[in-house]
Amino acid sequence: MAPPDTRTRIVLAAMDLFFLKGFGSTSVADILSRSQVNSGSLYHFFPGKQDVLLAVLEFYRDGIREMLLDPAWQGVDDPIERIFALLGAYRTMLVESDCTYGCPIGSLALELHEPDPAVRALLEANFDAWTGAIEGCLAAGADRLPPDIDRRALAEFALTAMEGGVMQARTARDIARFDRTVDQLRHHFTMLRSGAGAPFTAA
Amino acid sequence: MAPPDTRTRIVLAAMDLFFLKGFGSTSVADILSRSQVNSGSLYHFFPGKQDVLLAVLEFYRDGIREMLLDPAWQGVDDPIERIFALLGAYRTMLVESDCTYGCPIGSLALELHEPDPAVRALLEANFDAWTGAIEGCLAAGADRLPPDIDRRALAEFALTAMEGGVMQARTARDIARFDRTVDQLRHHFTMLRSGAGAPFTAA
DNA sequence: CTCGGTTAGTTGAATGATCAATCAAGGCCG
DNA sequence: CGGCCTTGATTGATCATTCAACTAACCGAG
Repeated sequence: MAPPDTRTRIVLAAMDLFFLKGFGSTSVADILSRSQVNSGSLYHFFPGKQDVLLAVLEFYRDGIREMLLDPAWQGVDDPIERIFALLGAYRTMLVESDCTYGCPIGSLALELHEPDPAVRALLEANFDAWTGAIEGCLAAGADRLPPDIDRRALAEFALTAMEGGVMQARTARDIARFDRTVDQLRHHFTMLRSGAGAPFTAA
Repeated sequence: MAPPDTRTRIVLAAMDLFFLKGFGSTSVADILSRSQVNSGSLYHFFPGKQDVLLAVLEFYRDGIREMLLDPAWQGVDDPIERIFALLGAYRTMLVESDCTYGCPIGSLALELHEPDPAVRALLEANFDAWTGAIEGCLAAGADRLPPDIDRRALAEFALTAMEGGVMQARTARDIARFDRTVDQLRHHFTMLRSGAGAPFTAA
């Protein structure tokens, strides 16, 4: 295994730092010392700090399967259970960090109030990759769900539940807030499956 | 009406700025120029920038009724509809800001990765005031919900839906993401009311 | 009423830290 | 030689915070 090249080292270091401390609280000097690179080299590959963020968001979007989905879905074949296995992966991250580290994309999305269009587009692309994966699960498990279900809306709702649950667990430093959110989402699925209420239609 | 005193001017200006641009992106100089106050005066009332944030969070928590609930609930008496009227207020804020301005507390909660304990406690207190209000609605409308419902968990789930919907709408610059989340939550309530699925119990 | 003193609040230039970004010089490898 | 990459001190901007001097209001003593 060849050692990673300079550009990759920068991206990996910056990913760790941006995800852990956020964009604004990470200085270029932080990235330099963690990646063992000099400032001149960084600015040789990237016009500026923001372009490092773009590279990190591209890297994460392209690696979502290997970095997030595959580990979370190891040994889980049922497509609906995979949705909750993915939420379980976020639960693990919360617990292992004392409810400090949640969803890095969500944190960045709310930290950057007026993001550059390119940054915003990549944040959206990361969310879309996530909901796309969930939508795939819903499609694979369609036989156990009402046929008229809006898969896109339900996948987005799973993202909503994850992000909202992470936010509350982090703020309260209490994993129970995340667990209660997931329980509610599970109940949502249970009720959907039993075909309760009118068939869902967008307003 | 007496003009607001210096301390209040600072808190009001800082609230606007923290809610609009975040804590990190707001400089003390920003607060000074918006409040028309000199740095010496600010530091006469507050030991530092973070203490201004504490004052803002206290002010907002104490004023949630006047600033948020009362306007949102004008003309809405049904307790369950009040929940969705509150979500409607966030929708209005999103639309009026081109999906830029969402929930200020949520933004701050995710921006501050390692908040001072006092700051974290006040963020939590703001969330608790919010969910407490929703819980009150659920209690007032208890006759139209299954009796064994976990009101706390359901109120937290409403917060989850709001925060997750705001996050996605902001990131995608598309109000439809918020609307779909609210639709899902409404459907959640519909299904609950019809008593579908096993009675909910926490895991 | 008035003088002296005390306190609360104000002023804004100065300070030092931190930060992103620059660049001239040099090394490596074809 | 020449293009690609690296070095790291330097720059200038921005930032939170400090401080010494100033004003205004009040209060009690004479």
